[in-house]
Amino acid sequence: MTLSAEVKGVDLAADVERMEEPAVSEPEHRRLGRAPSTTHAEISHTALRLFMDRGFDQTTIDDIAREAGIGRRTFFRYFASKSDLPWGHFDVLLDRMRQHLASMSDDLPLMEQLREAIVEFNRVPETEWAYHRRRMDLLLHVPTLLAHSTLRYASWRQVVAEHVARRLELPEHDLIPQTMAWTCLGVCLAAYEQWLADEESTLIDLLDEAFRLIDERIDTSTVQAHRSASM
Amino acid sequence: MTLSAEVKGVDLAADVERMEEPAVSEPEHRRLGRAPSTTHAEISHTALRLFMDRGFDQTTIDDIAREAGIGRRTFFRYFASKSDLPWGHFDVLLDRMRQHLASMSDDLPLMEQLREAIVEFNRVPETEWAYHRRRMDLLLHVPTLLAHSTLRYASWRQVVAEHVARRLELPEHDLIPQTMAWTCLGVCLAAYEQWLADEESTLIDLLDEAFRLIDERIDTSTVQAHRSASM
DNA sequence: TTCACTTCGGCACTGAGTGTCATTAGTATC
DNA sequence: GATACTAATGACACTCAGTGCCGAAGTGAA
Repeated sequence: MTLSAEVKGVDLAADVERMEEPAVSEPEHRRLGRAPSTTHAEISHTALRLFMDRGFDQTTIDDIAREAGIGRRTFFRYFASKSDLPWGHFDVLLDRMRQHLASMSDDLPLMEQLREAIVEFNRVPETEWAYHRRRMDLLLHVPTLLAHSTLRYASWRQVVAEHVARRLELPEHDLIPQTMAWTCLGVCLAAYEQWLADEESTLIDLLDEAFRLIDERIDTSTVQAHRSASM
Repeated sequence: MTLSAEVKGVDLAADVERMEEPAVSEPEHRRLGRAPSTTHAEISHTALRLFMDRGFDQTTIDDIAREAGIGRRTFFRYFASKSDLPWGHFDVLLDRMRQHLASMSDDLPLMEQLREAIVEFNRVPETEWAYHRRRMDLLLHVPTLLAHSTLRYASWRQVVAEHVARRLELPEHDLIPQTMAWTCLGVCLAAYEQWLADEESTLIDLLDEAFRLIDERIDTSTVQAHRSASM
């Protein structure tokens, strides 16, 4: 580990702490074997700082590994690809959203369930708003990352489609749940863009607003007829 | 050029002819310089045959270049990346869709315009149905291609959003046109999946059906109120 | 200390994609 | 036909992402 990397490591300590998953408390000591020399979050932060400074394409894995004070080979044990770096604990959040949806009373209209769950999914501590904004800017505007994100969005849509299918008693692969999931994703991404375009805006508010607007435009009454025809 | 490549070249002649853009008639003779030794379509067909035989990831650019009887470097003058291979003349089709939408009477309801334009966009000569099916199967089920497709879909959505914005007299970046474009994309992709899952089905019919179904569920009446509020 | 175990990181490799440049194969002009 | 001009080609060398392999380095327990 180079001197500069050690300095940077200290530099980032506070940020890294904030990003550790708060839900799962780590076992205090690993039973066996050599202790990990870094963390998911530390590498991620180092990398994103470089991305923001000099651009995604101008940053190599070697740069990141050097800056993080780890070997190149070690990098790939923490992240499967360069494009995975900005995603944080997406899987954890997604699981949380799935549980949130499942735990909701079905007395609520479907679109209200979705709105609330999706807004919660996108909630971020106020201390990280600035960071989150720059992170999302990368994800939405760097072509490589934009392309890669498709695969993550597929899991996200799956969660939405599953819930819609259950609520409407339709098969998961049916057109309605699938399209509804695409629409929700579209609403989110359109709201993200509006948020990124206006420094003063708040993501949560924009999302809530967007879903309320769309809600008015989607009428679920014809689903009944469709369901009996398609099953 | 190897012997086997020459044989394959003859083999593919018929297919290549079919895939040449029918709209733009080639100038009979190039004015100046060395004549191209191959075509976009020939490389694409060679590559797709390999992808279908042994898989996308198992096929290297070297394989494709060798099989097409061209140099590796030449390949990259015809295609910017391996992922661009299955896309055919997407830009041309997209332009055609843009023109189609622009040429439509605005007496038609918006969703009918979109349905017709999008269905036409997806029309393919019956002789190519089998080929088209395998091509779409690659595009939708190979992760690398799926990710890459995001960038193409962005242009496609742009065309839809532009039209919706014009029709509803909303800014292009507004939530409604953006979400509408995402929804249309979602409907298409959901219909593609249904089509691929059922050998007997017809893409055009499924798309038409899907858009008619969604149409019933989207009510544009509230747009008026939104427009005056957001402009 | 030794063992079992886990992480680390160096090395060599594959494959995508790019910059450079000499070569080749056409067309136009003399 | 010889020459000049032009455009496509393909060889070479290079960068960078990502992978397989394997020995070395830590760490807790016996």
